[in-house]
Amino acid sequence: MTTARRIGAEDSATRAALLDAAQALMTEEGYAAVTSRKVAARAGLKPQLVHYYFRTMDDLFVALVRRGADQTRARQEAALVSDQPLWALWELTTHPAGRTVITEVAALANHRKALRTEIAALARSLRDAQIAGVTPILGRYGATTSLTPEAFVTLINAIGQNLLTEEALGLDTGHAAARAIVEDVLTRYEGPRR
Amino acid sequence: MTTARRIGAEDSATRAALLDAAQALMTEEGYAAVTSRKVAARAGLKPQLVHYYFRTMDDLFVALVRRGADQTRARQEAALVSDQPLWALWELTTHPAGRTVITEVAALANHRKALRTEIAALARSLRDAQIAGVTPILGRYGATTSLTPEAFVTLINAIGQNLLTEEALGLDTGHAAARAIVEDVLTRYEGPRR
DNA sequence: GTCTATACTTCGATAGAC
DNA sequence: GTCTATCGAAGTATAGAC
Repeated sequence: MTTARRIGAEDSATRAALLDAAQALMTEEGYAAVTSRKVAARAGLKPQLVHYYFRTMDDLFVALVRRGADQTRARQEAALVSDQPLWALWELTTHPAGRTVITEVAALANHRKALRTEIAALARSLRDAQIAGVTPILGRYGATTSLTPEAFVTLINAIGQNLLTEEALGLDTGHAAARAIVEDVLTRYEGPRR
Repeated sequence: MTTARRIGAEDSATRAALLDAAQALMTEEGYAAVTSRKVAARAGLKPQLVHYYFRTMDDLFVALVRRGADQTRARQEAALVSDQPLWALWELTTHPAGRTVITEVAALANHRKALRTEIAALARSLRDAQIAGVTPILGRYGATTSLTPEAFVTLINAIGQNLLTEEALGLDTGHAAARAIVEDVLTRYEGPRR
């Protein structure tokens, strides 16, 4: 066992700097570029410090994802109490702080067991929070359609997320038309975006 | 320059075996696992053969993506001439042969310039073919809705693709409700799935 | 908390024999 | 077309001094 190994404090500024560096690398070059050497170099530190704060690279990835989920949760809550919450949610999905990061993390989760569980739990918790937040809002407009809160939140996220992924690739065929459909629905609920 | 380097024939069975191995690795362990050594080992060959058939690893990835696009194109054409083409397209999106591969390729394209261009062109061509195929079909039902062929194809793909990605993660909250919405639209056009 | 030093593994890629 | 041999670079991770 490796219980004897020391590990750095969670509130360390150095640790935060390493996470910042890892996030930047992931955005710019993908998860495969997030190596102990490159993360350290980017933060202006020695590679061994990465292993001091994160015993393994998987630990670093988990910390990265957790921090990202915390930020997303905060933005989500702000959107839900805003003037036009449905519009705000749509804009949040189509303007996430870490667009590339989400794609990379999804790919990573496909084959790193330790991450899969963690990421799935966080994603589920964010989704649940969205549904809970949207339910009373849609309720205000009456249950005139078959668009339940679950369906609304799931579809908004799926569409927004995928449009972004495609646009990152340089593919935007049909996007304007697809956005128009979504925004038409939003307008029907909350009126035009103010 | 490296013009002197020999390169294997495109119709070689060994080359195909290497691509098969690369595809399997990508599905099971992600793009980072697609290394010359692992690909060769999986195919029961020596690592140097990878470099004989593909000068660089990027060349291998390009070949892999091209082959995948060819397969997708064939399935797409079959769907479009089937009994219920809209339903068939939806099922194709939600049952792609290479689900994980698409996620991995999207992540890869985020940061490998040589691949980005190639992948974007292929994706655009597949999307264009879908729109061209769907246009006369939707036309048959009259232009009663604002759901243009561009919007239809883009939304179907975005939703199907994203539901799959989430399900791979183990996240299916709201999926049944979202699917119901889509399949309701399909039923309105083509009746219930036969 | 950060450093030096270091062990061991795996990577992409090439040269040249058969 | 496939092999042996081999390069240098980069990967994770640990021990132990300061």
